[in-house]
Amino acid sequence: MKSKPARGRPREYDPEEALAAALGEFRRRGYTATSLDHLSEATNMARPSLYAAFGNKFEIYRKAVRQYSEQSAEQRLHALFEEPSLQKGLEDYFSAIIDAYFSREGSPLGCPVLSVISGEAAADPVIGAELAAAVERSDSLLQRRMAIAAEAGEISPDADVRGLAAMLAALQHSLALRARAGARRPELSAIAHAHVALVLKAAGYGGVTMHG
Amino acid sequence: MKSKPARGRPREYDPEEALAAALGEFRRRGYTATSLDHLSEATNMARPSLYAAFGNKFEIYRKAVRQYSEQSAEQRLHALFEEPSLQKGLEDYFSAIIDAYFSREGSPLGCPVLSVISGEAAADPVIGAELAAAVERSDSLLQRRMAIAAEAGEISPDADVRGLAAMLAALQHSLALRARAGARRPELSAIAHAHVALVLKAAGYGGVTMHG
DNA sequence: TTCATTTTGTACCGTTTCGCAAGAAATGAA
DNA sequence: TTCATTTCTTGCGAAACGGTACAAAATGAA
Repeated sequence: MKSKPARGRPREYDPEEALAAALGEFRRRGYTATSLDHLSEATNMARPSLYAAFGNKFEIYRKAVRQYSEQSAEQRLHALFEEPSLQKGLEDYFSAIIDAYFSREGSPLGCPVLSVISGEAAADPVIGAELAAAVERSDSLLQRRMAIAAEAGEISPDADVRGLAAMLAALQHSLALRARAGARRPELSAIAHAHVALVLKAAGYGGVTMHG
Repeated sequence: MKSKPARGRPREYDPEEALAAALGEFRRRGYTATSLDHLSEATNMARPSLYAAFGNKFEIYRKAVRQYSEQSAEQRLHALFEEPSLQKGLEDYFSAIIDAYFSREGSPLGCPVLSVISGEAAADPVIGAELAAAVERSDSLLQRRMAIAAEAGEISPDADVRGLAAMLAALQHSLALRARAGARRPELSAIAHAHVALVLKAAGYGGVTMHG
């Protein structure tokens, strides 16, 4: 159902590439400040083609984010739920996040959701719901991981699972913001490393094992 | 130098009120999505009056933020540096922040800096610098407070001061984002409370004193 | 009254915004 | 060749954008 030659004039763009290029514009400029002309230029598609292919501006944004999420979800989920060590799992999780925030050419683009639609979220209920859903997803993932760790005895059994998960989510939010504010990659890595270490310490991870 | 009647036609607006109203618009809509017409309506000032009084759009934003910062800085600094207990100081600090994020009418407006210009920060260097400066200010304050605590023996003397401060900053960033995503006030208060408690635990605050 | 000064209101500038209509171009099928 | 189909290109249109020119209105000073 993919390499069907179809009937009419063949399209000259690759939908996947186009959505990636569109997302790049949104990440650089923010949602409102990105115009259809910007998207048109970045994707090498005329505006009518954009509409025909993806819909209006918000639909373009949503489809671009969905593609990005699906592409980057795999490694994050792997780090969280298939890496046996909680510490390594969290380190890899945030490492993947930092990679994504710096994707391509080193210019820090930040999170395509948290950093891009945060400004519009309070005024536009649809955008607000999108932001809330993204926050909720991360919370849920991290809570599940910490609950598993508590049950498996990796952390103190009476640890505050929700509180710990919220702290890890806070790290994610902070990384997104700092990337947006121009922080360099090593700085973010150091922050993530220290943050995870302190959260694990507060969680009673691995007894007293801490090298610092 | 204030109640000078001046010479020409008396102005019909109060600059302080006008800036507060303008900031409200920016917080609701985000920076780019707020037009001069929105500001004009919210302030009851004609656009030319806005220009004459405050300058262009970005200048209006900056002056509004500056006024907000100056008004809310006092209580935060008091909580951080004049409250003897580190725990109570931090609780009050974040309590004040949550108050500010929900200021007026209960609609969660979020942080006028972090949540409003985050989208545009990567594209506009001036806005980017504004965001970076705001992040830097919080980092600096929290680092100073934790350094004092370490020196005074309130927390473990070999505690990772920078790491702990970064975790507290992350809480601030997370609160801003969650407010923007529609979280309710009690939820934010609970998150802040748990986060501070866990940070203090990781810092070795007060030996082993923890009620949970 | 008259004048200088300051603010206000109206009206406009050129540009950019999102969105779409309509026809040209390129293909497979008949 | 001819036709149906799909995509691309050109160009438009109504509205909104940031910003400003200019004159009317309101004051203190002379």
